[in-house]
Amino acid sequence: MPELAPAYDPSKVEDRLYRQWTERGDYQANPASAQPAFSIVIPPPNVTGILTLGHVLNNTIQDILARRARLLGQEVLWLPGTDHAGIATQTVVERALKKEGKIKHRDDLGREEFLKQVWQWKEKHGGIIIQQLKKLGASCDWSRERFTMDPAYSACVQQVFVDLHKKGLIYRGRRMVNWCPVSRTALSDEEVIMKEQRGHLWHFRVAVQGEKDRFLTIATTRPETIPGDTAIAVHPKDPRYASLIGKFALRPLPPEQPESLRRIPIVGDEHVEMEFGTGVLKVTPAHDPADFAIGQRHQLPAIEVIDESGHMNAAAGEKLAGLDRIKARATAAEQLQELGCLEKEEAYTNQVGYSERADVPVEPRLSEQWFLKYPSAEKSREVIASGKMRFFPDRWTKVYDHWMGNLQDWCISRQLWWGHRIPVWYRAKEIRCQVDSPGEGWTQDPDVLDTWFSSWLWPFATMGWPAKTPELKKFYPTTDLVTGPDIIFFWVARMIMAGFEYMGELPFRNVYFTGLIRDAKGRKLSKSLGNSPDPLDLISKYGADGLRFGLLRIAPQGVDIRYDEKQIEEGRNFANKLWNACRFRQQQGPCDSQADPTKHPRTPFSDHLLAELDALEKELEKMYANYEFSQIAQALYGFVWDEFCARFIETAKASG
RNA sequence: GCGCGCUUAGCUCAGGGGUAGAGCGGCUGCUUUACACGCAGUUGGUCGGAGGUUCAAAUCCUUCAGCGCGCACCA
Repeated sequence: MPELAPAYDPSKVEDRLYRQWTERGDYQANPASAQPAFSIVIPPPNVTGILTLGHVLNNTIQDILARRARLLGQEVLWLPGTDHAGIATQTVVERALKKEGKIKHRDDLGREEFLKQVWQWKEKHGGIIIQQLKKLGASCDWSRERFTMDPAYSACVQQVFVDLHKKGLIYRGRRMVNWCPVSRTALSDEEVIMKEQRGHLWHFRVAVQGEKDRFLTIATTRPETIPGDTAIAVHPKDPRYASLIGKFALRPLPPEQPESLRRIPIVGDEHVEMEFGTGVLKVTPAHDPADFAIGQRHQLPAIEVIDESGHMNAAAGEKLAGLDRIKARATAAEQLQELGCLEKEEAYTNQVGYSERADVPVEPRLSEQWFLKYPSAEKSREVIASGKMRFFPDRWTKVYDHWMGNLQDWCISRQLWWGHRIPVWYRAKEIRCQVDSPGEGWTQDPDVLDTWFSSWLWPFATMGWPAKTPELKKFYPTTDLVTGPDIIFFWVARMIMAGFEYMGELPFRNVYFTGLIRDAKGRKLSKSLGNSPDPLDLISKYGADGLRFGLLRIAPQGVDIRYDEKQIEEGRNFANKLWNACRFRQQQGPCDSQADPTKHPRTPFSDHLLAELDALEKELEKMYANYEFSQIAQALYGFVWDEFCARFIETAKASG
């Protein structure tokens, strides 16, 4: 055996060993094994994504769990795969095509041609993240890699839709939804991110009809929606205004409209806060969820004034028509000024919903969509509340419970092309919900399903469901799930419900939530900020072990992580320390691997070391049970560095 | 507004009733025959503020403040 180099060079070791392990089939799961099962399904990364430090953390933890289970003699399945990530992927491809000047909008290509482009993109970029996971050393069973758009997986998705429709849990309805004017699709409530927005509160006056010199002053942040107002609401018990309920007022915009069209009723509704603003609310049922509800309570008409691209339409009046809604806001305020009914304009900060992907304000919009009433919700809530399934850290149970206690129907249809097509067919007035076309003359619903409507089936759809496969029998329910708390509603909660509904059992026993990785200043890592280091660069600089160990050591349970490259350097140093401990041993002459350790001559030093090792093992076992990964890393670091190297080896040297 | 989390050495974080800890950094030495990705030393903190419980509080309770996050139909 050649003498080891003085410094550890991971590049000479990692690829070779990984190839050896995979070629030997070390990570292949055997459903026929008699060993107890241990299984994890990977949170599938976006198929066109690239590896981030978040993935590194997440997958390193899964790798630790999987490798430890193998050491304990369990039959391990770590099932990998990717997610088609509907809106994210479609947005990326659309943007790229626009940049190349090929299209202005996806309509320029048409559905079929556009999808061809997305598949091409997927072929080109689809394998990257899988290769990167291998580079990281992930011990997945690659022979079972899945993709949410695989034919078999797609069939599961469609079947589940048809089934839930049959059960009456999926229905179509014309409702107020979150609309993204850039992607031009409906979104679920979870895809809307509330952001603080600095804007204005405009106070304007409207005349009450039949009451001489009686005016109402209304405060609004959205004057551009005035043409869509169909009522004015006050609190029924408000002494200032209650007497006006039932009378009418004149909506100021659009001014060119005859008064008869601008006449809107004053209604009494308890939703109005007397203390806020002037205590008078304008009601725009077509463009605000709360106003929509008021509209329903008072049978108000809804006038749409904003179109699907976020521009004002003809109903908004000649001055506003065609303007972007944001521009129209200022213009509408000017109009009020010109009409002499603007009383004041004050700076105002409020919370506005933004589209997660396109990062623009969401437009509440009335449209026809498919909705799902969540199945198995009670059981799913109970399983966490009772502690039968556990979250680590435990505090997420409260967050989960709160969400589960306030479930809103899930808007699952998307006006996109990349995804699973809704299995509903139309012919004239007939509608049918089934997987295959009923035949001649039927056209399929053009919409696709929310990406999460496919990923919520992940734990069993990847194992061959609906067939009763040996994989499902052996490895379902899975043991652990490792994911970020940011997708607790998107994914975790929904998987639990789907698991109960279709497998009659929970999908996993424990969920470990990682922290979010931030930069040294505490900001989220993001491409646009340029503070997101490329893990592949770090691997070539410090080695995969250095990266993994360094990151793990600063990743305490449930707390956000402040990333610092220095820590990765320490990870590398630790790998080097181990290397050199071996190098030292090697230099002491040959080592008999068959030797009986109980017959080896002992010294006070070796006894001490063995006692420490014993204590370490007990400690580690406890820490594994509690998923305390950073403390595990810390304990190993301390033992190797201080006990083994600094004390044991040094005393060994001294005693010759 | 409601809820959750965080605040401990210059930095990143452990600890969770009984003498304040680690790594990094700083400083001082080391071409010591495993490792300078190293070794030997050393510096450094009224544990966010204020009250309380206790023989004893960084730790438990109350309260305040700052930061972060989640939820929420105050325009």
